[in-house]
Amino acid sequence: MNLFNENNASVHLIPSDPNATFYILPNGIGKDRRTIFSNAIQHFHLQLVASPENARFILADEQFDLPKVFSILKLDLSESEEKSLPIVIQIKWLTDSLKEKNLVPLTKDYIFRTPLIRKKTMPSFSQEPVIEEKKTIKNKPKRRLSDDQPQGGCATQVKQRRYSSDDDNNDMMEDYNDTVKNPFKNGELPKGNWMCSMSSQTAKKNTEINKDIIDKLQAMADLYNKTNDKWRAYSYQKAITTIRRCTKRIDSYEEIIKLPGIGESLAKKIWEIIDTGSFEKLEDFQSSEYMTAINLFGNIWGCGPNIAKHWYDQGFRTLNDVRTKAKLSQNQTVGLKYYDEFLERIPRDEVAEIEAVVKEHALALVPGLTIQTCGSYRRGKATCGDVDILITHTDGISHQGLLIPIIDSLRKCGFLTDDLVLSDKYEEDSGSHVKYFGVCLLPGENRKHRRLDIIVIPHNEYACALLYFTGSALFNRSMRNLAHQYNMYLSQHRLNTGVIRKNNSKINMGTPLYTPTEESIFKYLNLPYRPPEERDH
DNA sequence: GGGCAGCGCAC
DNA sequence: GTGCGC
DNA sequence: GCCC
Repeated sequence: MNLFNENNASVHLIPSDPNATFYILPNGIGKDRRTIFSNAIQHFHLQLVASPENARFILADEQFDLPKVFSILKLDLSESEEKSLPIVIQIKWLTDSLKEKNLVPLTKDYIFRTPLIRKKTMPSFSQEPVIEEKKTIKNKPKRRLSDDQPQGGCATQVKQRRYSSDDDNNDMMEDYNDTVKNPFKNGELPKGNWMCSMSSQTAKKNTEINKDIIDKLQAMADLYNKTNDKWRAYSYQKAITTIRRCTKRIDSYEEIIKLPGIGESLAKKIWEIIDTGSFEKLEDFQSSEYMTAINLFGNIWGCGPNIAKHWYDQGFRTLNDVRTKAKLSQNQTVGLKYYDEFLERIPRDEVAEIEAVVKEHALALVPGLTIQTCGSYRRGKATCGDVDILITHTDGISHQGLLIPIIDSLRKCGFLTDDLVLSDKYEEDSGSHVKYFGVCLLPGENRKHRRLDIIVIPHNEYACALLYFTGSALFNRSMRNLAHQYNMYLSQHRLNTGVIRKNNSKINMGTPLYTPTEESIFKYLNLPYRPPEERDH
């Protein structure tokens, strides 16, 4: 169907019409303006696409004329068929709509004049760098994921499930696979051990089989995390998730060393645990006065490896030393005050109670808010470390200025007992993203103080925020890393495509992709969708 | 030998 | 700028 | 710590 007919005085766009795909021609438009326009597109519920290839509409700066735009797009006017050509619109249409706070009619005035040349073939984008990458990578010999799996009995195998077309009930979704220039074939990911492509469910069932190994490695990872050795801890953590996926008891060095993410050093340590039943390095750590103190101090919220070491160097060894002698920040004071309570896990039911309180107060202020508890609660865990509550509003506006009133309301009734972080500043890079970290206490007897995070976000960031705050942390890191491989950029705010990095800094931040749902993000990354329960790595 | 994310806040 | 937690 |  043709949305646009030249004889029409104006085009009335149906905001959610899947054909209403827009591409913003970046030329001549600065980064900040581009971000504003991208957000506007999403605010008006139009579909932003990452490349001009499938866009019905191209939004371009008024400084250009049509031939110039087509030349930038490497489109040959004279050889293109009329119906395959995108309609080029002045960016003014969008700014006017923003002024009116509503989509203004797409009159002829906004449309770049169509030259009176006959058009024939489909546009060619062969000059696009992203596609070049596609070719390059396609020609590289690649190992399938399954080749990375051990030959032995460790069932780390991942069947790369492919989206079947019936996954896509929503028309809006259909273009996702096309709009993103994914350089990899269906069901194939870059080489590596992509945790985010796997379900954590198999691991859940096998916790007993290699429990001794996992527990000892976890203890080491926890200790390394409290030193300045976070990367070593990272490796331990990844090794643990790999071993969790093993469906059989590991009993040979050969099968250990084959496991992805486990090298010689870790393999030796794992073998030591299997062979001797003990782990000397861990025992050394656990009997070390230094590590004992570091571990003790590091459990104070707001005290990390460096502060802990500093306190140790000052001769402190116990919490009482810290309480009486150390110079404590505000956060550390609160952290120390609730030292034992913060170390306890929160039963699911209680998280639900806390959520209910926050919901009640927030909805009393603004009805219709979307309120979702994330974190391990959303992943279905029986107990949680803290409570992460994400708040937004589908209208894209009502979330603004919401955090402070919510906090005030919760404070007034005594639900919030202490504050850790409260930021209600407008953040340049993140829209009006605001967050509260604090401590809450449910009414009644025998209640415990719990860590509560409340995050208020604009609706166009909802899916990315949902994904981010649902975790797990390891899952997020894996997914970010995968995005990186695709020259994309995934954050709690957005998924950008066409990111250009040089020497590990971003030369070009790329363009935000339209991410209405978590599913859309998985699709962009060529990943099978994983519901929250399967992200519990 | 470098990357493993990068942010805003407290200090 | 450093340290910290997300 | 592992991977490239």
